[in-house]
Amino acid sequence: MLTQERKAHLLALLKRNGKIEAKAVARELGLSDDTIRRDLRELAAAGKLQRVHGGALPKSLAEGDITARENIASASKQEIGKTAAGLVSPGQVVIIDGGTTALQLVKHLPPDQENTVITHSPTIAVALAPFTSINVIMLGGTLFRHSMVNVGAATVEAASHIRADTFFMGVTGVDVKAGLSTGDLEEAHVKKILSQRSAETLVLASSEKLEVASPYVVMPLESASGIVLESNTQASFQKTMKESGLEVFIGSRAKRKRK
Amino acid sequence: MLTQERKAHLLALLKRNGKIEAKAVARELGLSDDTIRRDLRELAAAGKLQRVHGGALPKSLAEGDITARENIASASKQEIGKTAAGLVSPGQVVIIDGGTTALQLVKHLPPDQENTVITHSPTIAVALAPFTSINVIMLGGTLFRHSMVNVGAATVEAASHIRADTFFMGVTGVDVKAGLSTGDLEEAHVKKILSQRSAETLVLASSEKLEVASPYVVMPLESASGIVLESNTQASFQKTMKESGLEVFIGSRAKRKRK
DNA sequence: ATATATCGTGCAAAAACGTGCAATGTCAAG
DNA sequence: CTTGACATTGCACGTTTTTGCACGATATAT
Repeated sequence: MLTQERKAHLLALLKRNGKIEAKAVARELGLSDDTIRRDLRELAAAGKLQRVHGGALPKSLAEGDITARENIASASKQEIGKTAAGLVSPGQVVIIDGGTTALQLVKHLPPDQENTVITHSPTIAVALAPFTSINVIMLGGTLFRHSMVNVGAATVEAASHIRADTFFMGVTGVDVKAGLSTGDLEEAHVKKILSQRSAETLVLASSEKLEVASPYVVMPLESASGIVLESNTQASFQKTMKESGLEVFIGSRAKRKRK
Repeated sequence: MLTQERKAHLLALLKRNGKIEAKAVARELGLSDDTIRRDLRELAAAGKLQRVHGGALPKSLAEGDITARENIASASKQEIGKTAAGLVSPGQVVIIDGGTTALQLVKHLPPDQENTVITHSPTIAVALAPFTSINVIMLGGTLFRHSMVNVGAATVEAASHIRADTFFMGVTGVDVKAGLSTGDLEEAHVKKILSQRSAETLVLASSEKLEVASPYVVMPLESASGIVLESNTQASFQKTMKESGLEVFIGSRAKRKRK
């Protein structure tokens, strides 16, 4: 077996199993542990994988998964949150969805601006606590842990009593054909209702949500008024959004031209 | 299994379940407790999690806030919370009030006990998130920041749809003549209603609340079923409570004799 | 106050590591 | 065909890491 061939085999194995155990591979290939360890050392030096005691792991995962991914994810979510926060005018009544992106929106709100915020997420409500000039109204219901939002009949009932200027909606899928979608049926219903209770609906969509469809459809794309995107979003996708009648907001200088 | 792989597994587990029980994981992976505890210690040193007796908890997140507050929380509130948590039987439907003492109750609930918890406090709801075997129902309303609870007509409306076994009520004043009282009128109303929706009402009262009257009366003392007190509460006060028909619970060995 | 669980530390065995070296194989210049 | 430079591989050796156990110390539960 050729050296290069063996290295390719190792990388393939790593991709498939998510890890490599040096000893096991050595036995499987009928080679000494030393040879495999040498290979792993070289692949690590070439930056193809991460060397660990006993074998190897993917370079970006494991450690990267926790630290890097979280930071990267939150970097883009922070940008979107900041942009969206800039779209909240003083005095407006806004509905804020649950989820990590919406949480970033809250953290970037101007500290002393007076607003009324309606939310069905206890996490968002807690995050709003320090903003003493904001009047917070919570919609009750059954807590859906995955997204930390209240759902169910009680939430729908409570929503029927309110009316807002803007709904900042988080979704897990934004696709021209499939529309706006999410991973839970109850959640999809609630999002739909909240959208109907608002004069306009703005979608918060980080890159990984774009051109993806989740199991449950909230509503067609055209039912939204606008969409907040990352600055590095492909121009073609932005164009598609505009063709669907959505206003596109990118970057903190995004200004509302409405009304 | 690789060491690093195992550490990644632990972090993933923590993220998913909100906690790690060292012994359980060790058994699950077929390793000694020592190994897991060593991993947890190292991850804690790296700032990836917070080490606690028996396992680990997330470091930052919303959970971190609660953890930090728990550490600050006075010993007396912890004691009362612990005692009260012991009064929650498996399968029961309980209402938990807002406030720091009630938060301690949540932190001391048995991790795997099945219950339904109703609350009008977003803080309590967030704290309940890691307890995956607990069904959480939130009552909406207007957020009253000082106590971090929802109040108002919407809360009352939502309360009319529920019924519970036990209501754990926090107050700021417990006095024989003045009854149970608190600092906000809306809050007093909501507490009264929640008490009416429960088969029994247990009052959580740290020492500084005793023989004190706050501006707004919730209900007379006799309307409560029992009261949870600190272990160093004066015997005379305990006697007074019993004479008012309240069951007195003190210390973690407090057992429910009811029914 | 007593009993049980969990903790941290020290220690020893086992596993994995890196390094140096010899054996083997390849290839091209002589 | 021979020879020497170079690469690859397995082995030996001493070092480092990991792991489980024993022990006394704490923390938690009854």
